[in-house]
Amino acid sequence: MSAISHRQKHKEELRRVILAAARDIFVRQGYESFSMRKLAEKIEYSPGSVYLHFKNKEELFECLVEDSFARLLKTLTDLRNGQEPTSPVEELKKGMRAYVEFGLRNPNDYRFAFMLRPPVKKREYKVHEAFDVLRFLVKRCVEQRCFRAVDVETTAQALWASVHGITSLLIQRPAFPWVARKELMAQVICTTVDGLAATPMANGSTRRASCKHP
Amino acid sequence: MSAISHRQKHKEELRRVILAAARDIFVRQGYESFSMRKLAEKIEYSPGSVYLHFKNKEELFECLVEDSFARLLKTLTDLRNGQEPTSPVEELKKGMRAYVEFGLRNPNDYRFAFMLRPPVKKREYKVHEAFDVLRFLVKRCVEQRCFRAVDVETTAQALWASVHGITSLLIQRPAFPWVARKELMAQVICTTVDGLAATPMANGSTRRASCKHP
DNA sequence: CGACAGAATGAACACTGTTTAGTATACTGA
DNA sequence: TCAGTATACTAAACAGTGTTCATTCTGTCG
Repeated sequence: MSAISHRQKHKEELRRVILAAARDIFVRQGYESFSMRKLAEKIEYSPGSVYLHFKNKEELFECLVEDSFARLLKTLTDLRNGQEPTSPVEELKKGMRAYVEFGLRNPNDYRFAFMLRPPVKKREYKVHEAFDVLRFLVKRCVEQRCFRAVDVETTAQALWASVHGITSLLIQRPAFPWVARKELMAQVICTTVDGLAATPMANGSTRRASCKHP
Repeated sequence: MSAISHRQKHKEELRRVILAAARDIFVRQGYESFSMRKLAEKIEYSPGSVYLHFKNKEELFECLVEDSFARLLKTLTDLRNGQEPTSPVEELKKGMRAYVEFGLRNPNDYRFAFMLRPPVKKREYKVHEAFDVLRFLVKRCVEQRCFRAVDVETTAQALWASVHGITSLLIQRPAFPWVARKELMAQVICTTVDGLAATPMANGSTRRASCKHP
């Protein structure tokens, strides 16, 4: 029995090697020039061997995407754990900023996970988990009366749309004459979030001041 | 000379036929299952013939994308021409709504033009023209003091991010448990736009009332 | 009509994802 | 230790892809 578990261990290890190699290829050379044969060559196996670990390219990709979401999720939860609590609104903004920065730091990951892959039926746990974080942050803002009584779900989805929009556009169209990223992020995040504030501020400057750290 | 012009006319016609067939294929069957050979078969020519009109698949796709943007642009300009003027803010919202609706009405178009195609160096006139419309709408809001003194370019880009975000997410992840599209669109558009208003309203209900037609 | 430019093709090349029959290897029980 | 078996692995094949090119076919002009 030790033998079979040893074998299984080797198999799991190889699976990890394949995933790592695949990620390396498509992060380094881009999604478009990835191929199962290149992958096989990289790990020094025959093309057919990959199919002993993954049903097909699609399934392999799904695993990679799931990993990407896990990374994003970790980024978000690490953020929430690793700092003293400030205001709910500030933490929401921080989360949104972390989201965009994650995408910009890992453009291939993000493009792959959010933009390229065609809709997949399989439920994607990690997507939901990542969204749960955002929902929680929004919910707290509403519960603590930092936001007016908006619908939590709708608002969370709308905020997701905003951060995804800026992230994907910046990644997809680097040639577009964007203004400075910092300003753009600030504008997107602060405008959307501040627009939800419970007590609209009297003048614009105060409002803008709340965005010192966009 | 009449002959050569007759030939040229035929050539142009054929080019249009190819583009139409290509669009039909990838709108009907989806981008993933498009192929030059299927295209050739559809127009009843040999695969090589397509290359007499387009350098390669890439160039053909660029033409299709350019067409898509032209359609979007037409949608936006038609909107602005075909109705009595209301307030600048309302027209901006209408433009944003039209943008999202265009994407949802033509998901394959939108996906193709905005999400799939990898960054291309060639300047994309139509993208810029479409964005010009949005910039104009924002500029007018600022100039007429409907908005506070935000930077026009930054704001226009931020608004683009929002509408693109909601459009692409709805298209890309139809399986996600979205709230009603109408509510979501309203939330995204109204929150972002109202957050830019020059005179923040005293209470939330008034604010929300301005979104009767999201 | 013949000459010629342009259009169109078929075959080929180098890829791709995937399957499978066959082989080598490692582990098992006796 | 050794035969038997289960597993890992590969080579080859299949069907499909984008693209090129020598060859043929065709419509136009002198």
